[in-house]
Amino acid sequence: MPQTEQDRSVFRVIADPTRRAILDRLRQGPAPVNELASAFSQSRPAISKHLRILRELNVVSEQRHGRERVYRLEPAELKHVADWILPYRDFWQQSLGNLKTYLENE
Amino acid sequence: MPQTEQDRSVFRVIADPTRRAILDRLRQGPAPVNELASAFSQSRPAISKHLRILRELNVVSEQRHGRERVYRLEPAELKHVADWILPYRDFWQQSLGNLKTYLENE
DNA sequence: ATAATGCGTATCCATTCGGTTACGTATTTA
DNA sequence: TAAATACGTAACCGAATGGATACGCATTAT
Repeated sequence: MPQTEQDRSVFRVIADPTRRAILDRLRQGPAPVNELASAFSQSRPAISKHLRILRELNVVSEQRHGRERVYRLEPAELKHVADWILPYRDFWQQSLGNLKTYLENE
Repeated sequence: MPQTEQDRSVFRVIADPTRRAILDRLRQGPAPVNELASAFSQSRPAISKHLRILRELNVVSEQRHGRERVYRLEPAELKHVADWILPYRDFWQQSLGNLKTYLENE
């Protein structure tokens, strides 16, 4: 029981490529654990640990269906990443010579 | 030179809050190391290590001015983050829409 | 010439991370 | 009822992370 829960932000969550791949997969629709795990060479408990981290940061949700647990994308928290990256967008757009076409709003 | 050469992606780089704060500061313009370090309670060598990581991933560049080293934002690599997060944008907009619909039907 | 400044590097350390295997528990199937 | 399935958790491990202190090396100031 690791109750030394640190300030694990959503930035920390998406730092791991396996977790990003899980999220990418869930973008196509909910999936049970075995289906998610079958896409990786890691063990299933390793995927369970990743799913726990994703769950604890509310990036995914879990719904029990019999003995399966179906995971679903909950991307609201990812908005913090988009909000953070947004101001930098102007920098590389400026280098391309674009006008500041602001389509994004809060 | 002990190179801890892993697949350190830009996602890994922005996982640390200190590094994100450094980048946020550099968005206002280039700055020497001491000015960057003065904003944090950490030691200056700690900031130097963060700057090295940012440098090695080409998120910042260094220019020597006498005995100062001026760091500048090079945000091109950050575009990978924006590209990754972009498809999720539709999802949280849809989620908010679903919530609104749900509330209206109650 | 000597001291002070600016900054990187080396080394060390505690903690966290991401993986494994072993095992427990609930649910479905035979 | 017994076995198989789906999944989480516990315990453990090596490696990476992020911090500190000590030190070295240019460059500037005195």
